[in-house]
Amino acid sequence: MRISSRGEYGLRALIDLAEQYGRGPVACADIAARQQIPENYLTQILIALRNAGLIQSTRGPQGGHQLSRTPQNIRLVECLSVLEGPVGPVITDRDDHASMNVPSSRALREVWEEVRVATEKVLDSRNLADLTEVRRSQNSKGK
Amino acid sequence: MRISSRGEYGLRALIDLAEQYGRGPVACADIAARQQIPENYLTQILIALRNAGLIQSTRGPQGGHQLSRTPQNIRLVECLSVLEGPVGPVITDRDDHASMNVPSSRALREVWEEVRVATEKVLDSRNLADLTEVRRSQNSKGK
DNA sequence: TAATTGTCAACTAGATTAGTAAAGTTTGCA
DNA sequence: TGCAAACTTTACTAATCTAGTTGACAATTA
Repeated sequence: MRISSRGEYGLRALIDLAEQYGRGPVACADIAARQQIPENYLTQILIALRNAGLIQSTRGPQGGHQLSRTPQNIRLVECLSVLEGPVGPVITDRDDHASMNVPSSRALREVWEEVRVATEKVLDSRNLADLTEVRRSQNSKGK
Repeated sequence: MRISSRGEYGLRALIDLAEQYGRGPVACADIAARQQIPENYLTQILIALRNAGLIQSTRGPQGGHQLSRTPQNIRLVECLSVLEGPVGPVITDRDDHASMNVPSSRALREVWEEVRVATEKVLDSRNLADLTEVRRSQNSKGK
């Protein structure tokens, strides 16, 4: 498995917005600077996040981006689905129909499905608030 | 996550060898025909499996490939590591040093690690024998 | 209207994927 | 010995994906 820079950058941006949550729109350039993301590239990632409804964007001076929901209500599994496509193993078989007749292929599908479920479980148990600096320093204090 | 055809083909080949286990070397062409894999492509995959020590190859007439260990002793996690590189999320960050200073990036690493552990657990609990037709039909009979 | 900010579409270099192809090596057998 | 079966190795390719960059445009506010 491999996390693309798009996934990593997108999540960092969302975490940034979670940390700024409630303070109005945050400019793309600000996020890019704080999170060390190429600004023009981040632009495109934010558009995807907006199209998926995870964030809302406002134009013009003092414009920017903000989370559509509270950080607690945005789970990582949803973010990653938007940024990298469906979570879990995806078989890229252009001859799907034919390989269904191969027994080993059917057996493998069950394994991929198990992996998918396990992965999804982890990503479904974490939300954006869990990853913010505030929340995390509270947790470490609690230890 | 995405399973490349190399991973899928390689595992199908290994399952095939598990089903033929104990009957001597199996020719690449035979595996390819049974498992619906492009023969020339499979050639390369088998070499990788041999270099990793999972199979043994013998040349000449009546030559072919066979598992180095019993199917029960070969876990999927090992096969997939050989075929697709390390299991679990891999961050492809060419600026690793810099991003370590970004708090969100550090937080994400912990999540990726959790996913890796969960994935590995599933793949470590399955071996090649579990995926053979014989074993599987026994299981379904058992229900 | 000018400045600020997001939106959209097009383009690119480089890497990866999924093969194909060709030449060479080893071995068993007649 | 010589042929054929089989694996080995290297090189090549087309198509796709990744990680951006660039530039024109739209909307908003002061």
